[in-house]
Amino acid sequence: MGRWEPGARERLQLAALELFIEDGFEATTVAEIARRAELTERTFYRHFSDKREVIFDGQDLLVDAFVAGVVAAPEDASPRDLAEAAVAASGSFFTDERRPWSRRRQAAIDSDTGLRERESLKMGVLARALTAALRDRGVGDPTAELASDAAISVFRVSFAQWIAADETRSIGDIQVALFAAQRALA
Amino acid sequence: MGRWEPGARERLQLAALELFIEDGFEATTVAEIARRAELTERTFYRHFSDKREVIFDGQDLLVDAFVAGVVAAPEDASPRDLAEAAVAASGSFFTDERRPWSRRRQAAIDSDTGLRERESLKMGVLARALTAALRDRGVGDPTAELASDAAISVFRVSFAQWIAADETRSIGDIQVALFAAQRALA
DNA sequence: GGGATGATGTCAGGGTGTGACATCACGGTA
DNA sequence: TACCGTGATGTCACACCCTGACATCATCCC
Repeated sequence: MGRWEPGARERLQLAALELFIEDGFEATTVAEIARRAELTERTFYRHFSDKREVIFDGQDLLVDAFVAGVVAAPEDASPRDLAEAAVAASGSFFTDERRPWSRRRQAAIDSDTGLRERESLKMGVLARALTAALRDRGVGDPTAELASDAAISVFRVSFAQWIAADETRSIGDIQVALFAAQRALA
Repeated sequence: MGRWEPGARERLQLAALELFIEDGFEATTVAEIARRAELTERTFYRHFSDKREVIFDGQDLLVDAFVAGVVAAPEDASPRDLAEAAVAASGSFFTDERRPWSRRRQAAIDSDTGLRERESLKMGVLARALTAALRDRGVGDPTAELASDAAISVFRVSFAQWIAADETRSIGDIQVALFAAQRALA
């Protein structure tokens, strides 16, 4: 693997996750990640804006899936229907094959405050993107904000449950149950 | 004001907020904050764990208020009642006298991604503290998580509305309206 | 007066992230 | 075959963030 070997970005991501799990996020330096990927520290920062970001790639795809779910929802969908459609549309990301990888990645995130902080920000970005999509479908304020927060809540809890050690259900099944529990709250 | 002048912590907070508004968060160095407060950079880090934290002080008080609201709720309160009680209990923090200060502070936060990121983390910490309080009151999972997320959602939106330019209602009044809108969602 | 205590100052240093410039591989073109 | 962009990567310098170690200073108490 030399200077122009393809897949530099993926090599950096893999090296970073491995090192974060082996040594911890803080104990890992960007120079070490780059060395394992046979690149330099400067190149790392050309692919990722900072050390945390290397583990949060593909967030845009998730946002797009949420928004697409809203766009594809039927004409007469209520705000809650739209929010549920957004979450449901993201289900295809979380296949059984990805579950082990998601568990490893989440373990790394959970072990460091800085990574949890970035994760919180990403959830917030996702929530506000969903709010914007609901507004585009004519949902007014504050309903758009409350409905999108409710959707993100279900998404967050469903993901946590999906990667739990003894969980075998699909994320879609988990989400259905959670939406029902959420409606029962009111 | 010399070396042992009292109020070092408060001087640092005030200097930081002023500089963040004047020059922006990124363009402000910790050394500048310390110099304006007539202290050194090292002392800054003895009071605040990092540069972002200086603007997020008193979070513990908010968490305590939320938890106290849950503890003080009547015996037969539903999960939703408990969540609403938690939010309502925090209302005393947001008096009319504090509103201008809250507006300035929020303007600084909104102008920087790093500060918004920390704010997201703080909301998450608040949410999980509330979840723990609900569990202590016998609320099971996933209801405890969903109910606390719903409460945080109302809290977040109510605060944003409370500091809006043309808003004159108390935050408690805003929260009552939002909880009603939230119940109507289901 | 003197010691204990706690806050602050001083100094050194590793890690983060960025700008500026050089270098290298590859594809197109004459 | 030789040349020339174009883009990715490497090299270097540097400001800033944050921390450990040790020194200094003000205050309280005996």
